[in-house]
Amino acid sequence: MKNKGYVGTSMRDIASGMSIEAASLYNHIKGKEDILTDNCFELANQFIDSLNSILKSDEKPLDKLHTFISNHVNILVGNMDAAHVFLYEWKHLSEPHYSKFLSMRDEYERGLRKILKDDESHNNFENSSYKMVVISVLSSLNAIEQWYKPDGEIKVEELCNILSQILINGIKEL
Amino acid sequence: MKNKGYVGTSMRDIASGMSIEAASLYNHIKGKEDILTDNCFELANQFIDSLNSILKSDEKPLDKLHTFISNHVNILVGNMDAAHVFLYEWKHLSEPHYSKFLSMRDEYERGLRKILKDDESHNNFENSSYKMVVISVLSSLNAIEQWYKPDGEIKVEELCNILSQILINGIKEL
DNA sequence: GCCACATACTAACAAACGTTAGTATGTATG
DNA sequence: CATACATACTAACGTTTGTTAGTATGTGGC
Repeated sequence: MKNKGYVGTSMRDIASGMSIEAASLYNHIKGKEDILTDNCFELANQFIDSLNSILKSDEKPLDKLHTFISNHVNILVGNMDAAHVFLYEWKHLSEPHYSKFLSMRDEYERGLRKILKDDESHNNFENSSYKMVVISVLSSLNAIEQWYKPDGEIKVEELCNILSQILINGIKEL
Repeated sequence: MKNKGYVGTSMRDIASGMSIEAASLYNHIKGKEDILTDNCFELANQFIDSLNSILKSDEKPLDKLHTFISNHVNILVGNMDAAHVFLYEWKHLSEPHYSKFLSMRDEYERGLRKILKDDESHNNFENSSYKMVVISVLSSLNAIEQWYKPDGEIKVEELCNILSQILINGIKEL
């Protein structure tokens, strides 16, 4: 599913990966979209849970931002295959899942926006800029899925630290 | 093609969008993959051309970085539909296009890396960090395709300025 | 006026798709 | 031992897929 996408991955492909026949899948799921739906909301719930625990914590705003980045990275790295489907295949969800997914994504983005606004150590962007900041940060984090190898040299903590630095302090020397 | 993806968009869909029959498409192209290939390399060439003109210019390093960001944004915004296919559907290219595309992407990333390294006004990252910086910058820029409305309030210059600020100076107040 | 060419059409093809029906098999519960 | 259940199988279904063959139509060059 990660390589050929949701539409390009047939039930026979999926079944073959499990060494069974396609028809046998229907003893476990109602249809193909169940797989997509389960995958997408499994991760969406993890992200929303992370957000809520940060919002209700009593960390300082800047620390909340660091925790947000760290949690986000860890969820991605801990679910590399599912992450790809979550990030790029959710568009194939049908209603009501599609709308539900979008509203959860909105909630997550609003959460990050609130965390950013509460932190007074950074520039006060204009309202329209906050949208770009939020999306830029999330895009950079989500890009991890495209290149990170969990078995490679770079450890997850390292990943969080460097990404925090890039995103918060920018590229420029302090 | 933007909404349903390369695999999910049938030749009949494409033909219908042009108010002709699917079979008529074959008077213009050899097969479905031609459409994908043309789309992907049309944009890839624009990006590489932009890169080369920056590399051979005599701008100062930091100015080159600004030009890079500006060019990248303008290519994306000037080809919003094609950009989506370029960014997310190239994985369905078959050989030798697939390898060619990947090598052009590598070239582009190496170019940005060189521009970054030549600029001494920023932190000297470790080698492994440069990869993250390059990908983070490109991911943030490419995210434009997901939310930017060319007819909306935000003008392209504004977009370039804010993204430059976010990416170069970071979120933190100077 | 005629010929070549570009480009549209209808009809059909084999292959692959998601899914269903009907059936066999092993395992756990009474 | 018998019954129920979970889960696997084979076979087949109606659709949709990309593509080809054969044909009609209009346009520009001789």
